[in-house]
Amino acid sequence: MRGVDGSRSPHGSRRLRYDPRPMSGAPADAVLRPSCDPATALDARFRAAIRSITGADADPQIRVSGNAKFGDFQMNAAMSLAKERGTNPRALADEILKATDVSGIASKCEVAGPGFINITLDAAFLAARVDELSKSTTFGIPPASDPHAVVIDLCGVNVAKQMHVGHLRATIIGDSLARVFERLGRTVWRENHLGDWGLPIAMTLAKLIREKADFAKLTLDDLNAAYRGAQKETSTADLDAAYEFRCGPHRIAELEIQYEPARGAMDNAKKTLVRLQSGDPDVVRLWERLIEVTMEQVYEAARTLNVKVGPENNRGESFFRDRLGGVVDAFAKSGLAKSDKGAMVVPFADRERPLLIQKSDGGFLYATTDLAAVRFRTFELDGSLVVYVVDARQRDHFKDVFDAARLIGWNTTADGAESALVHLGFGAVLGADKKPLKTRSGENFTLKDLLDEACERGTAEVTRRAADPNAPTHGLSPDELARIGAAVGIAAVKYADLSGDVTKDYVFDLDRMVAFEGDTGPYLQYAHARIASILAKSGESAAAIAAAPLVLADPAEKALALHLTRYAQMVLDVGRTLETNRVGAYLAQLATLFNGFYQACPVLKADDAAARLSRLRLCAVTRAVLADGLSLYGIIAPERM
RNA sequence: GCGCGCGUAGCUCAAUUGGAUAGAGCAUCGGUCUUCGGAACCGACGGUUGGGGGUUCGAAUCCCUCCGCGCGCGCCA
Repeated sequence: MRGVDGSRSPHGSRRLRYDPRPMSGAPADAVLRPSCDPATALDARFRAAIRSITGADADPQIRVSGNAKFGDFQMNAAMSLAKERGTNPRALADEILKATDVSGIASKCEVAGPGFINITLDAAFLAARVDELSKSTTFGIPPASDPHAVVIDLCGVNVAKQMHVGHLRATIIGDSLARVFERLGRTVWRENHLGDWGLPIAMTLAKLIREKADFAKLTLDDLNAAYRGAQKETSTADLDAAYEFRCGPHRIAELEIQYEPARGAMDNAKKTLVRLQSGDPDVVRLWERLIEVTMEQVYEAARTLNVKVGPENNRGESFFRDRLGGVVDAFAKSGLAKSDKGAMVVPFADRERPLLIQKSDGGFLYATTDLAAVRFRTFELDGSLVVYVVDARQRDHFKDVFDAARLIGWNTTADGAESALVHLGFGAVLGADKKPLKTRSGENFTLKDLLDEACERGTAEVTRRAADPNAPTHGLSPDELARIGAAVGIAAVKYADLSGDVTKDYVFDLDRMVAFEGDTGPYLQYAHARIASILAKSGESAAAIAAAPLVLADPAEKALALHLTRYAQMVLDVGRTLETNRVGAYLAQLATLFNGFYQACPVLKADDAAARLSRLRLCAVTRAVLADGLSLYGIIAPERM
C-alpha cells in the first residue's frame, strides 16, 4: 500500500533535482532553450564573447534582474570567471561587454557593482519575442528531446480505506506534474499503485464473508468499518509482547486462551488469502467488488478535483503479484541478495540496513512489489523518469528500493537509456496544533468533507456576488453558479497546496485553503475573467487582435511582456526540478503585472487605435498564458465569476 | 543509540538554486473609489533568516558546532 498514512521514512532533500538527460551524451549547449525567451539570445551572445576572451565555453549566468532599476537582465559570470583567472572582476566585465554584440537585443548594457552587467532589452526585440510566443501552439516550449516516457506514481489509494486529506497531495501534485510533462511534449503514464493485495485485504474480505455482508449493497463506510474491525479482531499485540518480554508460562497460557478468537480470525483470513491467490472465482469476484466500491470515491474525487485519474490508471499491487518470485530469483541469481535468518535481503555497501525482499516464511514484501514496479516502469513503460509522489516519511524505503534497482540494472529503459528514479516526498499534513493528523481516528476530515466544503464556500461566494445587478454573473442559473462556485472553491484548495514547497509539512487550515483574496487560486481566476471580459467588450475579432502590431511603450507594458516571454522556461524548470510551486509563483507574478498594466494603461479607452489594438493583444496573450498555466494545476479558468 | 529532515515578519509561505537593499499574502493601520470587473490597486508597520563559528568578491542557501521541533530505523503495507 502506498498509504500517506504509512509509517516509514522521512524527507527527501530540500533541493530535489535530477539530471534530465543522464546518458543521452548530448553536449551541454544542446539543453532545451525557448527561443521566445530573451535570455536565450543573451546567453548565446555573451557566451560567444566569453569564448573569444577565455577560449572556453562558460555559462554566462544570465539572470532576470532582481530589481527593475537594474534593467531587465543581468550577466553574472564575470565575477566567478575573474576569480578563476585571478583578474579584476570589473575589468573583465568591461572586457566581456566590449566583446559582446548586443545589437538588436539590448538598448542599454552597463557594468555595475562588483562586476554585474545590467542589461535593458530593446523594446522591439521584446515585442518580437512576445509575437513569437503568441504564435506558438506550445507557448514557446521546444519539442521534447527525450523520446522516452515519464512515469508518475500518484494517488496511492488503499482498498477498503477512506481517502483523507493526505491523499489530496499525492493526487494533485502527481496530476500537476503529469500535466507539466504533457505540456513539455512527453509521453506520460499516471500510475495509481493501489493497495489492493495482501493480507489486510484478505482480512477485510474474510470478515465481510463471515458476516454474510451483501456485497451488492456495500458502501465504502462498510468496507472501512470491516477493515478496522478486521485489524482489531486479529490483533495479538499483548500476546506478542508477552513472548517478546519472556513472560512466565502461566501468563502466556492465560493470554493464549484470551487470544484464541484472534488466532482463529487470522487463520480464517489467511485461508481467504490463499483462495484469493489461487484464483478461486468466488473470492475473486468479491475482491473485485471491494475494489469497485473503493474506487468509486477516487473517481468522484478526481472529477471534482479536475484530476485525470480513472480506471485506466489502476495498476496496483495485485498487478505485480506474479512477478514477485522473479524479483527474488533475479537478485539471488545475480548474487545481490543473500539469505539472512531465513529471509532474503539485499545488502548495501554504504550502510548497515539491508533491503528485505522475502520473508523467512517465503512471503513477499512491500519492497518486492516496488522492485517489480520499477522494472515494469522502466522496461515496459519505457520510463526514463519515474517519479514517486509519496509521503516523505517513506524516504528510506525508496532510497533502498532505488539503490537495489540500480544494483541490478533495472534503472534503464529497454533501449538502454538510463532512468532517473525520483521520490518526490511531500510533507506531512498537520493539524492546527502543528501535530500530524492521525488517520483512522474517526474525527478527521475525509477528502470528501474537504472538497464538499470548498465547493459550498465557493458557490456561496459566487452566488452572493451574483446578487449584485451589475455583476457579470447576475442572472445566471443556480446550476451555472454552482459550476463556477465549485471551480473557485477547488481552485482555492489546489492552489494553496501546489503553490508551496510540497516537500515541507503542510498545515491543514480550511479557512486559509478556501480563501479567495490575496495570493490565491481565485485571484488568478479573477484576473483571467477580467481579461476575458475586456476582450469580449472590445468588439474586435480574435483574428484582428492576434494580428495587431505590438508596441511596448509604457514600463508596465514592457514588464508584462517580459514576464510573458519567460513562461516556457518556467515550465521547463518545473520539469527539471519537479517544483510545482514555480507555476504558482509565475502566475501570481503575471496577474500582479497585469493588474499594474491594467492600472497604468487604458485598453479600451486608449488614446489611439494602434495602442488600443496592441494592448488588446497583450491582454489576449496574457489571458492565454494564464489559462494554460492554470491548466498545469488542473484549475479551470472561467470566463465569468 | 544510529540515520534523515526542518527552523525566514505576529500567522501562512517565497527568495530565479551562491548574487546587489531577504520578498509576497493574511492580520493591523492609512489611502485609491460616480471603475475598460473592488475577488482589485497604492502606501505604512513588521527581520540579528534559531544561536555561534567557518568557506569567498558575495551566504537564508555550502561546511562545522550547539539549541529546538519532527520523522524513520529488515520478516506490516
